Amino acid sequence: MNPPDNHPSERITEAEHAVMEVLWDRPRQTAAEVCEVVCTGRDWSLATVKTLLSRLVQKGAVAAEPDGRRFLYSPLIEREAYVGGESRRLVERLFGGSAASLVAHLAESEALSEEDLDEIEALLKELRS
Amino acid sequence: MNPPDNHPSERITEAEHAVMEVLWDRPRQTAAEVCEVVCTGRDWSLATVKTLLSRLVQKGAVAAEPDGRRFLYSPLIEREAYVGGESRRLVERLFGGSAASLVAHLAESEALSEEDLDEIEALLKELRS
DNA sequence: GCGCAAGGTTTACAGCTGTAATCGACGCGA
DNA sequence: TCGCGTCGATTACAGCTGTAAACCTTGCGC
Repeated sequence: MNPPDNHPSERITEAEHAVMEVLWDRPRQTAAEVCEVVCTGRDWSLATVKTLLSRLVQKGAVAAEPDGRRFLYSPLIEREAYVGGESRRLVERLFGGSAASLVAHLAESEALSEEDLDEIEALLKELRS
Repeated sequence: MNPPDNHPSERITEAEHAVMEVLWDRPRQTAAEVCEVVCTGRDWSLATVKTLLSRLVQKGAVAAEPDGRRFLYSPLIEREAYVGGESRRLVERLFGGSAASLVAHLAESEALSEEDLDEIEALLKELRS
């Protein structure tokens, strides 16, 4: 009935997001594989990763495809959508919805390097085809 | 000893941020005044605003200047700093630290209107003095 | 066949957040 | 002077988050 649970439904938390990144990078990984990537540097245990994966499955952000007695996990929502959503939230909250204000702020606060500026300029030119 | 508790120390939450906006807009307001602004639309009670103000004072983000038997609240951290911090966090988390990537994303996802693009272009020109 | 390793599921639990209600002091008007 | 409204401070409490440990099942190696 519902188109594949389209609504990004529940918010993905920061910890969960770390897991998502691993799955976006390569889908169909086991919990252990995800842990290998995400647990190094960050000081997490496999148990933690399992919890996060479960929660993500629950909230419909990740699919668990049975593979023998374990699961292969894959993202169900696209990174684009997540990133877009988060960005929009920020722009909404801090810049009254004006993305240009964000850019202006980044520029003025020197968060943008010369190269960034070059890059953006090139981008603009391109967008204006 | 410490320069006026410079470190943005503790994170400001979303609810607290709403209060900060009111104080940034006009400092030296009473709890009731803040509530008047922030409680309309959002369905908060004065009690809630008081709690948020207390927490902000605790975490050094807001000053409470005694005025008779009440306080006038003023922001201690600048909006610039907060906005900058939040923006940086986002860019870090979602765009590997590249602000240009953010802009690229906004552009491609059509979050930027023609006028936005114009605005940004003008900005760039200006920055390049 | 049996025990261990590996998987997932359930339970745990402290700290943070949102959202208040309650409490105790105090000044003001009747 | 007495009570009431107003203030900040204290306490509350449920839901969310981060971070696991404990538990239960099952396939695999010996």
